[in-house]
Amino acid sequence: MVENPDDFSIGMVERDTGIGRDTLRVWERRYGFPEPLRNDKGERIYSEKQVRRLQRIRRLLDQGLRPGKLLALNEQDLDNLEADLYAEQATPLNDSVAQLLEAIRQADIYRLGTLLQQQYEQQGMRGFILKTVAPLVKVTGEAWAQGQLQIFQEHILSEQLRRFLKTQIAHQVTAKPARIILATLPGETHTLGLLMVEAMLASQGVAAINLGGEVPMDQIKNAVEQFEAETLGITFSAAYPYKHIRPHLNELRDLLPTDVTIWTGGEGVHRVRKLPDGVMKFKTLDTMPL
Amino acid sequence: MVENPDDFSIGMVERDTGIGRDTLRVWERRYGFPEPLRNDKGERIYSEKQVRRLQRIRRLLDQGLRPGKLLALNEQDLDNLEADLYAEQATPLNDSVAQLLEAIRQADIYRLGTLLQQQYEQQGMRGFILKTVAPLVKVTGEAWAQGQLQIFQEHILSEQLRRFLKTQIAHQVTAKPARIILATLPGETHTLGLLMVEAMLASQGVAAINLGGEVPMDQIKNAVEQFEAETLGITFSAAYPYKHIRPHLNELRDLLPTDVTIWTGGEGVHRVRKLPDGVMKFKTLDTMPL
DNA sequence: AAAACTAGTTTGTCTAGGACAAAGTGTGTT
DNA sequence: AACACACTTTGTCCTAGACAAACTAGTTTT
Repeated sequence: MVENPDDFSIGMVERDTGIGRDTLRVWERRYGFPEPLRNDKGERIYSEKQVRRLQRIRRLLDQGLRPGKLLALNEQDLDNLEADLYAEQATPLNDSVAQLLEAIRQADIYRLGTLLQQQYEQQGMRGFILKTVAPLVKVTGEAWAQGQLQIFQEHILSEQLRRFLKTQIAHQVTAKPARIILATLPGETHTLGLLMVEAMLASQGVAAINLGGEVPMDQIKNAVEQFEAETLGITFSAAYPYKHIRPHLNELRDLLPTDVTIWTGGEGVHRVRKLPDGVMKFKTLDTMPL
Repeated sequence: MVENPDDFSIGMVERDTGIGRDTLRVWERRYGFPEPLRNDKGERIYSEKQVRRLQRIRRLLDQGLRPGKLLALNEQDLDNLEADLYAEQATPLNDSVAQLLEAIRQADIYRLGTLLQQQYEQQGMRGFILKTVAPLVKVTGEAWAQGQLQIFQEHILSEQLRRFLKTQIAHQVTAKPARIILATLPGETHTLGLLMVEAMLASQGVAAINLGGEVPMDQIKNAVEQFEAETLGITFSAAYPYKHIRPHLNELRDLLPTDVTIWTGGEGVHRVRKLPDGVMKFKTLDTMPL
């Protein structure tokens, strides 16, 4: 079926990199990269190497760098740039997080589970989330961005954390009915942040309604109405297109009644300067109003 | 920011319907629908009504119907067609499933949890999955396709089931190390199927590695290698683009060594006639080889 | 020194109509 | 039923130009 697994059509590149077709074509015109081969039909054929470089570029773009600068660079320059960038923002890791990271690297699921259990028993839910889960998620995100971790390894961590936290949440007894709704917007698949918030709340006896990832805005609106929610929590990971955050929050704020409080959190919102009126940002989980 | 919430650009329509820009333009040229207004820049402005109709069309396309036929129909014809189609394939529901569905309709999370717990205690894991979870997922999928259920209500069911099953899986003791990997392909976000398989296996004392949703093929390959997996399980929901299933399975089969067995399941694969050599299909969960 | 305004630049998304192969349909033959 | 054939339908890709929203840099005001 597929003649050469190294060959990518423009549509496949769009899927794999998240960069639109039109953008790929206009980059080629303006910056001379990527300049793919053509098949006999005249269609662009991207190599695996080009796709990998585009994925790197995409990650750097999401960090706030600009295309005009980035696309002029050669492979060597990119290496240096990445090295500088990651050295600068590297998170210092304590022993237990380092051990967990190592377990993920080796894809040792059993050890991963054991370590999580240990930390949880030592630290309790609040400490566990703040001192273990949040740093771990951050560190693995950085490791992935540097290509040190494969996507499937991140998937494995997600699944393990999900299983673990869901189980603990289910054991908590919540007194009041839920008036807090949690969700991410379409395009944001990273739902561990939601889970951390849910777990934090649960440990304080507060129930939340976790709608999960990629919930369209009109559906969020419907849910807020149906549950008569007081608060809506939205998270943005570092991978979420930085420029879209503010307009999306604007749209959401316009859609909902003013007496519904909107909370936002996650690595993504850190970089956003000014949020719409009536949208709260909390920088870290431990400053969360409870 | 957004001048009129009823207005959609072609890019937004692509996002909301999953129908590509080029396809939307070529449909307009060929079939005369959708024929959006234009702004002063000459750009297409779709109405909310058009978007809703496109979403319906998309659902019918995923059922195997063809564009040339579908796009010639007016709203009335579409209604009739949908009515016929859904009457034909309606799943009969027993009492407990009907009760659960009602709880979802009312978004009564507490009742939902209680009912699930009851069924689980009565039926055990295997019976619970086969007689309660699977029919419930199918029925809610149908109700959603007919517009009787909102997306956020489906999200709530997912989250509840996820919490419930994860908790139960965690309690099962698995003897052997995992040699089965579960995942869905990019574009398939419906991961309840994976969870059901994982739970079924766990109840038999077999551990599985659940990579979760939307795992790129190269990552699946890496995971199979790292874990020395014997078996790979991939699920396709009814919402997965029908025509892409076979080519994607072909690609996957080519990518993996022949001694790795590929299992597929889910509503989506039912409709596929012939699968590639070396790819197993199991129609229902209870015929799963254990 | 921080905030606000202005002019200039960068950047992604959208337009048109044509082209073509892969997938689907239907008919006749083994 | 299964296969081979011709015919039709359908999604994806092409080019080159246009423009507004977002960003940058320089200047002025608070």
